[in-house]
Amino acid sequence: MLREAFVPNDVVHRDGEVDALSAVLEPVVAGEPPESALLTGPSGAGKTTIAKFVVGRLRETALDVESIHVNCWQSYTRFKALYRILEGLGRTIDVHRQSTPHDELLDRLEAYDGPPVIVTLDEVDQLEDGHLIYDLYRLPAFAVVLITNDEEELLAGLDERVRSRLHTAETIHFDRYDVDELTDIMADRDGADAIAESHIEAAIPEARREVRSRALDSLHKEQRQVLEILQDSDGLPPREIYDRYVAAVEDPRTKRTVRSWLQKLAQYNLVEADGSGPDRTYRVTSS
DNA sequence: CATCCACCGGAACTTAGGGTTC
DNA sequence: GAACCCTAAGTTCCGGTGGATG
Repeated sequence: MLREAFVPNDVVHRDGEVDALSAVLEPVVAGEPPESALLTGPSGAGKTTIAKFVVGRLRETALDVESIHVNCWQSYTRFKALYRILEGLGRTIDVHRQSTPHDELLDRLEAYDGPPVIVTLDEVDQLEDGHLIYDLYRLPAFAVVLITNDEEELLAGLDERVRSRLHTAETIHFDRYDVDELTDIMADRDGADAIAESHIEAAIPEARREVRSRALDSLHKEQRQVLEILQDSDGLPPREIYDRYVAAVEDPRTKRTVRSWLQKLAQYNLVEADGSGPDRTYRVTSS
């Protein structure tokens, strides 16, 4: 995944996607019912940049539009995401952290009577609870832009009502930039004549490390111990992992819990599982 | 082919904790 | 301060899966 900083301000080689998204959002400005868009494609393909670019451009031409960008990787519960939206609208003054019921937050959104709002849910597949999407769909003042790199997973996690609404949304697919395009972009951005391919490739490991350390920060002590157990060997079956974990700590959690941790580690790309059924093994992700 | 076993992961529940409301 | 609302993490229970074994 390329760092945010490597993504150009100017949007190169993405005319088709820009136009498609603009077409979906423009009716909102004219006071017509909002349509929604779903942006899909691998990370690093520029989905987030395009969304920000199009929304930003829209706000320049039509003054009376609000916009909110929610990173669902950070705001992964319904509550946190709702809170984030209200925050963006400046409506959180007396909403207190973590203790206000969902309904209260929703009431506030329903009561909103300002200019139309474009809500972008970035990395929406990270959302635990698809309800939020439904909530937003019901509210006429809000246009929704969903961004995901895993459409399958997103759809699987949603209930039928949301899914059918999603089918009517405009889907815009992004492909990964190829090296020529990236070289072009880098040249454009730095004003340099040519940027060697190796410069771009050199940026990738750094970006990976950053993502990795962000993931590590979110682990607690015992989860890190499980990771260490895996680091000390190459490939262990679950049974062995658990035994070593039990031996290593004072007051061990249950197997099921450790299984959840492994799942979490896998989700963060820190470990990988090989094989299936009884002879599955886990190991630390290489590189 | 039937059965067994370890593993997988969903669901419902418990517990602890932070906060509000009356 | 008691009753309440929420979240987060962990536990218990359990049906499903798939390779191994007889």
